[in-house]
Amino acid sequence: MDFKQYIAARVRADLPQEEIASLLALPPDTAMGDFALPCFKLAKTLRKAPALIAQELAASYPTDEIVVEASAVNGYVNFRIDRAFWAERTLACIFAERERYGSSDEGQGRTVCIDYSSVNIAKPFHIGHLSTTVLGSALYKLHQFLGYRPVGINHLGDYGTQFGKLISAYKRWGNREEIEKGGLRALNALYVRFHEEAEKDPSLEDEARAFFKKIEDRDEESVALFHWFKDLTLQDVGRIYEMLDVHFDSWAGESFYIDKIGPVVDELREKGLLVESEGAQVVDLEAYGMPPCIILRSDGASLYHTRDLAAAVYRKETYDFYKCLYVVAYQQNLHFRQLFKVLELMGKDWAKDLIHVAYGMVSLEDGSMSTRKGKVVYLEDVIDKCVEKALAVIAEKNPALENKQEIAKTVGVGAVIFGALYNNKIKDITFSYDKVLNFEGETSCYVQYTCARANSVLQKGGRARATKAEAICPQEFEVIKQLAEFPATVHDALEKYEPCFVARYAVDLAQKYNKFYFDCSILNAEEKTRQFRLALTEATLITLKNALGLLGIGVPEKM
RNA sequence: GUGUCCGUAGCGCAAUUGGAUAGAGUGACAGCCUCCGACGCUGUAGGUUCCGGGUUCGAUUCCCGGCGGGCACACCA
Repeated sequence: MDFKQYIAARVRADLPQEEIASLLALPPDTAMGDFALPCFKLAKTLRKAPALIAQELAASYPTDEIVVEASAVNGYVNFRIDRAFWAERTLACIFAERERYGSSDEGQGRTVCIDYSSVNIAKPFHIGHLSTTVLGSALYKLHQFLGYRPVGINHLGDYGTQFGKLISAYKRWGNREEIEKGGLRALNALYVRFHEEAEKDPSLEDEARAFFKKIEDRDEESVALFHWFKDLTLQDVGRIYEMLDVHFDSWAGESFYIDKIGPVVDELREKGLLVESEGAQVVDLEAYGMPPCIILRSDGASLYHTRDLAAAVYRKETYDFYKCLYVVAYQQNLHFRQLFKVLELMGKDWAKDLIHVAYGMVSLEDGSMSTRKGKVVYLEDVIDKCVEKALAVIAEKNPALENKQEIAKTVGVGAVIFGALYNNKIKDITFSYDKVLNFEGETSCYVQYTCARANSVLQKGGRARATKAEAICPQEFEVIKQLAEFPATVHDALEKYEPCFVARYAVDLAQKYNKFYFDCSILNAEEKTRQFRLALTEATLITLKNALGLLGIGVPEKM
């Protein structure tokens, strides 16, 4: 229940409820109260000193069985909620909703397109792709949880000169068995070699362009090679997506939009937006403080912008989205500002519904990555090492455990996902094995361990439970308050496109539960208390599972 | 150079959108398994929130100016 609204409605009849509710904050210390009303803004309208207002409001507030106390301190009114009431409401809600606890129907079935991961064909999945993939996937799950209809789109990078380079390299130095055996990494080795050789012999670049032209002209051999490379890539990334629990509804990539570019270019021309500049066709954006947006190169070829324009129009026509998110690194801030502005100038009123969800970049400790130079850390290697580490820890601490391999996978993969989602998305990340392989402290492993501990308690304590308690101790109350906070956290995470809110929430809840666990005996408590504490334990487990689930992280029963 | 984002404890980060005494983690040091899972818990030390102005009852948060860094800036994506 919404205590802010409840309090605001009763503060004073002549003060607008909405304003009071928005002013209500949380006191820095629960000893002071559960909600606080700062009276400084009211001082202006009421023409009285804040401290005096606080005293009057506290004195006149009608306390009841829900809000049991209102006291004035330094210009704040602190309200205290009845703990047993709060606990009963919260636990009952969690047990009624279970794996749906925290969800809502606020999305009203509205469609939200989410463009994420968007891998390039023929390039192995490396840690640079991790953020967009897990961020996008978490946003997908969040939207689903809150009643939207998400459409996950993997906008494949399956068009461009790089495929000419690849074919050139394959025909010069590659062979079928080698690629079939070595997969994407072998293919990428050819790509790296191409760039090395092209440094010495620039004519290779022309050869590559010629091969790309052959693909466009539907040359049988070139197209067959292109499809083979594409299939290899999809197989390879498919394995990764499965491990990460990531899914897509559409794989329409750049090549899909080639025949949809013409109409968009025509429309730009008809609307008088296209001008010639240095031989290229551009939309002038100087009035908006941006460099021109190039639509057609001087040789007539389309560009990234052109394809994205066509894709945006297609998505609007196909899905009639309420919003369309682009989960792409902040490197491309200007690109999206230009893209959205051009659509706006075209008169698309839905341009305002396009959102660039920008996130920070990943680099290595010794500098940035480079696929061309082969200087990359492959995601599959990272996952393998994390799973290995998890397996080693289990072997050491819980050797009798069954299904070691499967549990190690859940823990190891969780560590990879969690590491990418724990901080604000705008932060840059310097990748290091030391960090991802550390399973202590604020990590998914910590949360999973807390779940395993809760599971163990529940197994020994039996299924009976009670949502009511006569007296609630501070440690129990901290857990209750945190549990009650989950739906609001999920809402905020979606509103700000910040899955890290959910990740941090899970750690906070686990910390509060562990504090409670150490200070309060559950199984040896007096019967009524014992039943209540078992309920608290189960509610915590349900909520932690829901939180990690939204991030794509599983929770083993034991570990 | 222009635009944009960022700067918080030794380190990597939080801070409920402007609220009361800036918080956890990690690393360091000191403790806790003959009590429900020690992948855990408790305690100590660690801060001029980059600097200088301004707005405000109140600024880590908003505005202006510096300093430092990331990114982008015409035919790559």
